[in-house]
Amino acid sequence: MDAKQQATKPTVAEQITQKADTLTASERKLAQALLGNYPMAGLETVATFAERCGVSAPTVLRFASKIGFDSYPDMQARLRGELEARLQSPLTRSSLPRSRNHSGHPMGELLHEMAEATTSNIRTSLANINPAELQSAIELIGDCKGSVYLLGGRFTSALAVYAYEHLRTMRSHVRRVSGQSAKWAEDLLDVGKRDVLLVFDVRRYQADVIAFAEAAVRQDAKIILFTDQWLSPIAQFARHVFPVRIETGTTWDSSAASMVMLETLLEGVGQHNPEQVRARIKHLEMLRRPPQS
Amino acid sequence: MDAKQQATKPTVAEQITQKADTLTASERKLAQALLGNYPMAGLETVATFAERCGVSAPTVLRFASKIGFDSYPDMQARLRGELEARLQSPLTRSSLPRSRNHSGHPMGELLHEMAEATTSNIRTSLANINPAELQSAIELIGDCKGSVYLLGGRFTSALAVYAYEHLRTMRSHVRRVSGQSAKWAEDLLDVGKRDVLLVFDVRRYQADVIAFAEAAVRQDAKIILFTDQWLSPIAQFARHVFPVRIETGTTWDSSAASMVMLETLLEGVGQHNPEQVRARIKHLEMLRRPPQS
DNA sequence: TCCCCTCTGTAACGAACGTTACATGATTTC
DNA sequence: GAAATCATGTAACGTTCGTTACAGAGGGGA
Repeated sequence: MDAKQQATKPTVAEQITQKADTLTASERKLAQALLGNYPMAGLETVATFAERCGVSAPTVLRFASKIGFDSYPDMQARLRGELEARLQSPLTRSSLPRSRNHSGHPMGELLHEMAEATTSNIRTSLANINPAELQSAIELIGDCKGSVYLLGGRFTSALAVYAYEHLRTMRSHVRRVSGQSAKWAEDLLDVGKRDVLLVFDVRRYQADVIAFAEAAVRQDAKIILFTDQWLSPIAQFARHVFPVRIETGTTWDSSAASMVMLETLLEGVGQHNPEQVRARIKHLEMLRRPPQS
Repeated sequence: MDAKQQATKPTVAEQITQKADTLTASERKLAQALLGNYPMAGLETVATFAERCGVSAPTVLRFASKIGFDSYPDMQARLRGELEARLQSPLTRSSLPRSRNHSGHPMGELLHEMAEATTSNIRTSLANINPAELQSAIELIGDCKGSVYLLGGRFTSALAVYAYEHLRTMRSHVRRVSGQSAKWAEDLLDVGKRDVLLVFDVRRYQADVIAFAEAAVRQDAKIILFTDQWLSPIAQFARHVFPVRIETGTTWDSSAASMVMLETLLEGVGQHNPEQVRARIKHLEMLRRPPQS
């Protein structure tokens, strides 16, 4: 029957043109309508799509089946996937005065592409963040009487480290969940309802990170989540979610937008009770000086 | 049948931001998710959308109703319409309508300022990087037969962590200099002329970091330095220097531009010998799979 | 600490959906 | 020109969807 190879996914359009000559008259009408208004036409209901093309519902079903799908929703899912991918690549837009030293040299192009992709990510991400949401998260951290826990995945743990160093200068009771995930249970022991967990989790969402977050919530901790636009499963039990764009069109995802979003949150926390932070920094510097000089 | 008037219809995104401050906590999660993955998230079923955000179906319905729609399919129709319009004008419009949710609200201004400051930093920084310099640094890491050492200061150690995790997937012999600086001497023991030190040091240049770098150079290691525009003292004995802008006009400096520059370097290293990297990643995944499944 | 109010999830309903079996109509073949 | 075959629509099925009523949970104010 069907060889489900996820490796090299042909687009729906390709599947249609491939089977084009085996299609009947009515099915060709459907094919033309779908390719003509691709892929939106295929995202409507069977009935709507059928009526628009002047055929019956079963014809649509047979069409979907013939071009290689198990069901109509199956085809829709694929179309949605393609659309999503297409929407997220408004990359390679030239607005920079393209500095001369970049012309010609392949590395110059890489620099340019990375700058464009990441700045685009940052702009889009922060423009879509709800200020009230940010405000709430800031207050949650700033007014938290318990501890603030930091946790990240493989690559995002760097962000947790970064957040840890900053938060430590602003308030006490900041803890980083680090090391082998098997040992995280020990950290979990102390987590309670007065605590906040700031967790970073982007795609290839890590099972151990999700498990920790879930356990923390069960112990009534509040979760602030930094994730990507597709939302980590942690979003389901997080109090505040900050989705940012991570794609750059290169091999790896970028944490730049997450970093900026984090820095914005940290700045907000600092501004929330400035005198406390200032006093703390002053105290810290006093403690540091004597032994050094 | 339907009168398609594109003229005065507010977008769904605008309707959300307009009612943003009347939304409840759960509804905000929905809003964040929808705006973060706009508009695909809203084209899913109520149940799917609800589950993804960790709320119940009725909450989704109330959300749709609150932002001004008669029904959920009603909202979907509008989203589809916007999407269709956007797809048919491929290059004319840039990504999203500038959300007005940032005006007025103090956090909105903060978000805007941070986005502007960091994107400006990134553009300026990367535009001033010499592609040839980048190329050389990439080759230095990519062709390095010895070890690559990673080191950062108080806040920049997060970047070292980030670089470590990435480089480890691309090559062997990657070491991070971490822990108490008093113990760094032990790492220094092994540093030799076949080794490369990738060091991060921005203002308030840390004495211990500088000392390590200096010692490494004395043992004939090559140094690649990420620093700010005023240059860490390490620049004096570094082979390659990448200065980036870090100012944002806020209390703390930003590492976003450094992060992007680092990601650019990492991407370059990956592209430098792609087959080796691919083989290594494949091997890594094979080693990881068995115990999990 | 208690109470009130808002927010939220559970459960049930009807409607619409995708799907299937079957009959009708069109087309081809001998 | 009759029979067989294919394409297509009709009608009914079970499922899933969007929707609503209601009860419980949670947070804020006195």
